[in-house]
Amino acid sequence: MPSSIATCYHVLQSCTLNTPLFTDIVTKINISTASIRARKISLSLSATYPSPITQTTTNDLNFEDRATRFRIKGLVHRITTLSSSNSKTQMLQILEKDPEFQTISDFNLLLMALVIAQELDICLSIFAKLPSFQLVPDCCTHSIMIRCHCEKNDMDEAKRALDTALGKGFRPDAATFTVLINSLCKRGRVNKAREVFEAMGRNGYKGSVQAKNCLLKGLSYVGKVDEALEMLMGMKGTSLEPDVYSYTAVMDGLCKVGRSGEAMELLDEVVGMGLVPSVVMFNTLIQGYSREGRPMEGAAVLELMKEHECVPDCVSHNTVLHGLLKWNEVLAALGVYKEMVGLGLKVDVRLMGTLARRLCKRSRRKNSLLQDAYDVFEKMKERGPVVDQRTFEVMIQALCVGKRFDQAFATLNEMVRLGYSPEAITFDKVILGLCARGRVDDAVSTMVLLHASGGIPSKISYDMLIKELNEEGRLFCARNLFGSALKLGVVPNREPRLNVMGWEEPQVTRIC
DNA sequence: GTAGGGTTAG
Repeated sequence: MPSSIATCYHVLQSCTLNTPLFTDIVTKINISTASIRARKISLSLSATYPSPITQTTTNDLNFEDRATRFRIKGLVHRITTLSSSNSKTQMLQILEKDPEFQTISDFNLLLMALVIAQELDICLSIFAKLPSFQLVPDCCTHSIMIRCHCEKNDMDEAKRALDTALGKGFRPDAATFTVLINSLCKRGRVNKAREVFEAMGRNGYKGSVQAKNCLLKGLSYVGKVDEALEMLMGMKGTSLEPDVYSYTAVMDGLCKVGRSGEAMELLDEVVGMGLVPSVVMFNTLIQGYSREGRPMEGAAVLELMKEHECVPDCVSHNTVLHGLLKWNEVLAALGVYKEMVGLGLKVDVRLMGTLARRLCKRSRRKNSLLQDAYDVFEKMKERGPVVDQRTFEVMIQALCVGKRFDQAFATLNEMVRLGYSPEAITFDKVILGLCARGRVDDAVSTMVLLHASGGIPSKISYDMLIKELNEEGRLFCARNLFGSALKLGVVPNREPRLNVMGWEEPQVTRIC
């Protein structure tokens, strides 16, 4: 009989590892792990698929163990595949055959993996089939199922599952209660969450700061910030002493209703208590000031962080940048952007787009900003096809205003090559600019480009080009252009010049 | 020696 590891290899090899489904599940597992467990564990399946999540792990599930990872991964994959064709009988056969899945512990691992992979219906059906394996759910199984119902947004069922577990004499630990309380709070059912918290006390649990923090956040979420503040103050001096999370939750609540000043006072209190404020706490304040229309004070928090030996992260900077742009503090935003680039921090591409457009607009008054705008724009392009149509157009038009027609012409071509259909006015500006510089051929090719991208050149562009061609004596070309305008339903004001004899030019020499 | 809990932006 092959060893379990060999079996797992066999199983995995029988699956197509690179199928989208497989990749999707692995990705889902990784993503939900990050969100569900506050980055404590990583289901990094890097043995076969490199994960972007690289945190160290403290999980007891021991996903570091290759065999366990493979076993669960293979099973989740196979079961998911079967589920889509409703082959539940086959699913049970798979589980029955697998010598690794015989005890309730084995199933708990599988059920938890399914919850993390968001395969909740499969989780429920396997749970329902446990008796057919002669297995009885234990305390851990019940906790996992409570979580499963929470993830499914079926809070009443989650509460029933908790009551069932308690009724059977199990004593789920505080973490299980916290999951339920948190889910209720996230859905705005704070009163129900409070009931569960109180039920903890009745059942002999001491409660937990984590659960209390969920209530603080829940109260803030439903607009009861003062109640949250009161609860926070009430925690002081009790066995559930507030921690940095508690304060952050309430500060966030205050910031969201325009009370950033009070949130800042809480920061002082935190420091006074000897707690170390976290980067999240500062980021909350930045967001508060930015919302309130006080973006410069938000930016000042970056300095405050440094005073507290807290290193601002990507969120800090992006939040400051967003606030400054929102309230049109363009120069300050540029400063923060440059600082971020210098620090190697990843700037949100949408913010880069906004910054580039704002700088373009400002460059009319202050020419030097055009280069800054172009630098931001170029940096955006390095990120891949992320530049939106509007940013392209604003950039091209600003380049025209700044008389940088080479770049305008090249960027317009690039835009069309990427499949965008720029507005006719963008072409007009480039065509007029090129004509003014005597670059008639480039102007003509810009018009051809516009036509090729499905647009109709404007009368003003035709007029300008026909005028230039007339002046250069390229009368055949002017006539062609005039003719193509008429075909498109545009009647230029300027007509192609006849030659000196009043005859039509013969088809010779230059072709447009 | 079964899993797993709370905070920030866009």
